[in-house]
Amino acid sequence: MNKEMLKGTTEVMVLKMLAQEPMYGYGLIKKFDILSKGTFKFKEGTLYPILHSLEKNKLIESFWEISDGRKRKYYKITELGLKQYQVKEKEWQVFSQAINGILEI
Amino acid sequence: MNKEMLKGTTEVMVLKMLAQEPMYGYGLIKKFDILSKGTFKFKEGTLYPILHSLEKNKLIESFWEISDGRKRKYYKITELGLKQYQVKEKEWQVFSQAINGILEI
DNA sequence: TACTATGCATAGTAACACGAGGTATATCCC
DNA sequence: GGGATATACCTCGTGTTACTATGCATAGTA
Repeated sequence: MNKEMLKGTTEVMVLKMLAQEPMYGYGLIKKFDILSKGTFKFKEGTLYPILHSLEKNKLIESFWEISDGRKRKYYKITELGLKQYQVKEKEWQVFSQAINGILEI
Repeated sequence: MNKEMLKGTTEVMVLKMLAQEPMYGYGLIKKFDILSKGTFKFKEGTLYPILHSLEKNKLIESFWEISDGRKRKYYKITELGLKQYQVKEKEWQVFSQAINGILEI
């Protein structure tokens, strides 16, 4: 996979996942792998900084929780995050349709 | 428009345009603007380096020509460029469908 | 003549994902 | 018990990419 294509789309996908249910970082990595059928292999060096950035911007919130006998840092989306998600999702639609418009002349 | 989403998709779009017909840089910028209905505003600082890079990698070839009383540097796609285009186009399809799969759960 | 659009080019900058490295704990098998 | 593996968190430095800003030149227009 051309990793450069990912740029700018990671945030919207993370927000989407957290809009479904609270999740922790490592779990997100595994889930992305499964949902994308291996197309995306999010690396920890990619995902964790994004989560910290989203939290800093109040789009998500974190809380520690013990589940399955393990300490995990869960993130949940905020109201602001939900709004931002809708904006970003629309951006993706406009963007991808514009590309398809050019590639399918 | 989130400029980051562009990353990795510019090359395939340039190759597609040049697969249609030989074009010169400035003309490509105008054509992208029209075809994408303003979604893409390719800047000269973006496009010219890409054209030079593609030429260096033998994916396109350049030739100077005078048309409309102006000296223009035209680029045409090579056989190698056509093959590369098909690879990149497939990559885009896989990529965008994977994103859509996640965003449309 | 001054301004705008056309047409080429590049040096420096910012944003982003990644590779590589670190720490710690739970589970499984020998 | 001990070692390997998977889980789970984190960060620093690097490379890639598109953009900003700038420069140069010419044709058309007011």
